Amino acid sequence: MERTRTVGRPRSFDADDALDRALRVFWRKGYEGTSLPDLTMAMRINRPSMYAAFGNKEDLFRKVLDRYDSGPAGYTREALERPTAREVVERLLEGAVDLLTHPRNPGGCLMVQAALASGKGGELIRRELAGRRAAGVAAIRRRLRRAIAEGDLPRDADAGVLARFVATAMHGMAVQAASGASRKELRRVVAMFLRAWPS
Amino acid sequence: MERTRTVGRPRSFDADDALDRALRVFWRKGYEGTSLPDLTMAMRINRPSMYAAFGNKEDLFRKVLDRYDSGPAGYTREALERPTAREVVERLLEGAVDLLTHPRNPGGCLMVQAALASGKGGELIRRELAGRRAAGVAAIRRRLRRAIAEGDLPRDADAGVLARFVATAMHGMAVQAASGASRKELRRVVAMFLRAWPS
DNA sequence: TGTTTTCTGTATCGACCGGTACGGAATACG
DNA sequence: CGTATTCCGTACCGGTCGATACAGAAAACA
Repeated sequence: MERTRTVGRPRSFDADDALDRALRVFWRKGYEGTSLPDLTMAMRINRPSMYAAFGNKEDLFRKVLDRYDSGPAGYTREALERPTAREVVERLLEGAVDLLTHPRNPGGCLMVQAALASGKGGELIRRELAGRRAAGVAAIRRRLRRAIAEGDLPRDADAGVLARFVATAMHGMAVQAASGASRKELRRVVAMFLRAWPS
Repeated sequence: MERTRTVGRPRSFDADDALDRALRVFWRKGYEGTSLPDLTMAMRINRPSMYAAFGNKEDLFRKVLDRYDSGPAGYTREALERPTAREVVERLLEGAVDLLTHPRNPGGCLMVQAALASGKGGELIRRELAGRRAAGVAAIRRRLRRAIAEGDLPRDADAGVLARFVATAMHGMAVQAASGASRKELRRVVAMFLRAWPS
């Protein structure tokens, strides 16, 4: 999409690398909680370079969200491709536990950490995140509808309720992880959720 | 505790009323997302009056938290006094649904909305909220330990895991409510959670 | 080498943040 | 009435926010 520039002074940093560093900061401190100095220090570039390369703070955060989707949170895509609904849910929940508590991750979920509430400055981002969470619920719902059609879930199962149930479990665990719950604890909580699953 | 002042100009506003108004704002916009003008406008007092009556923004927020505990979130105390563990959990979850989705409430949970992540300004408040959430889990755990001792839950049940499970459900629903889930949807999600309950 | 183009770094912008100094207004005491 | 005490309201503080102007450095072209 973006034509490689050959003329002019080349940039002295790797944009993907800087984006990854920005991801870590936003993940840890949230959107509004991350200041420009926080970002430029972590990305190891100075302010005008960031603006030239990524637009502004909001644009940067959207790019970070995309990177989060295809990177750390990429397990959801793989989970939704499992053959049975039970396996889909298992992989979603277990993948969430892994993401939320992996030692080399900041802990918790970017989409939850970043912004539930906000002042006027973060209102747009708040909506963006709420929209993306809703899109996640919708993706699970579509997958469960297929499961019902395939006889993999009871014919009278409600895909909407089940999807909301899974999302509630995932987001609830995100909050627990932010409050210090361990991986072992969350795994046992996942096992409890699965007791309610109509497989 | 606080001796009634008789001498001097009397204050021209009701402190409890102002506190309630502050609660609504923090509940809607979070701690860092709420600015001093937001507060003073909602409370219908000006800045120095707020500082004189409540200390500072952080003190005010702690007073708001106490008011939230004894007001909107007071259902938890009542729920924990129910005779059986099943009823305790039912009341906790159903009370959460009611709190989270009641039309005259801002939607969602103050403790979740206010601060999961934060910059350096809100770090203290972030810890305060995480601590209060942990205290909530501990309260549920104590109640479930009693239920095990009373034979009301299986002898081999793990009060810690069960308490974490309930808290995860409640906080997960708080996130769903912030994302626009309806009361009807959440009620059906609660029913699913209860299917996993070893009553 | 000279020109053009792009990136880097400093220094700074106006806006808003939480918090407060200070003078006037309103009440209780004497 | 005079005085002491407390509250109200304006106007302001230093600090930080996100964002940028501008000049110099580093590369590709001619």
